[in-house]
Amino acid sequence: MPELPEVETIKRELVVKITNKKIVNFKTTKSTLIKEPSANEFKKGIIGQEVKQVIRKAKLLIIKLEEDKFLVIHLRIAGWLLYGEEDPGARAVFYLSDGKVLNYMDSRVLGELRLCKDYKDLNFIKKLGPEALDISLSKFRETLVSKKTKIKVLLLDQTLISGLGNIYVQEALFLAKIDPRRTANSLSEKEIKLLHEKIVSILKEAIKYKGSSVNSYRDLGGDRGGMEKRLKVYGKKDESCYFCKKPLTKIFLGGRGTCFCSHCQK
DNA sequence: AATGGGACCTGCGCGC
DNA sequence: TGCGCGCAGGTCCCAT
Repeated sequence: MPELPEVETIKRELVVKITNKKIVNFKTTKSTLIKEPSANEFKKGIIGQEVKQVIRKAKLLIIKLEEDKFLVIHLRIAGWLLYGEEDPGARAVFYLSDGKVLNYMDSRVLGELRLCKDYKDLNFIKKLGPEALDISLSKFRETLVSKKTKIKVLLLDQTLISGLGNIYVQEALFLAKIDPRRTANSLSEKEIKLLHEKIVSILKEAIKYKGSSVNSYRDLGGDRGGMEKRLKVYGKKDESCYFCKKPLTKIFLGGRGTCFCSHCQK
């Protein structure tokens, strides 16, 4: 999905567009998107509520309503939000008090909508590890040091470090010149420090460029992100390496496609 | 503890 | 042109 930078982009735009607006109506064509409570209760629970705050936690969007109720949106792989007019392709539509609409778009319908009392009690959120954007070097080191898991797979584990997904993990490992197949505990102190730096810098860069629109992702206005043009390995099998110009390799790790340079990444 | 597979869904691009 | 297949930004669950 939308990884941390894409969700952060949406969050920043949502703050401007929907804060202090009221949800006046709601409909969905795919009620299975609503995970809790029931679809009916969900609708009843959000109608008439004013948006007090918009929060991002890892890859989740959290909309604080009145009475400390929270609308939690997990975009998963293909979800995105489109603000403005009602869109015929929307899986769900939030009608706002200013006459505008927030469309929930999701071609694969794998996303999740929830209404809950305190988002911090959600199981998935309780289990999240520190955010990739602000994990300290010492915590990062501690996370890697005793693990025999492949570094790429470890970085995707949201309970250890949250916010990274399959795009930015590959990019960070490439920039740090670390082979994604290495076990986490094989990294030297120097490599740990470099990887930590590259994770932070790639995420910041991606936020600056409003995320990567590799496939379905768009920002709130329906525009593509600018980051996909800056990606150096994701989806670039057989293209030439940014550093050494030799062709990039694709393998599968943890069931996910993984592109890297077998010459530069040691 | 770590790894692999399948499940959840739809849509796209590719090769034949 | 049409069709079948593999693959896709995430996460959970089960088996070994």
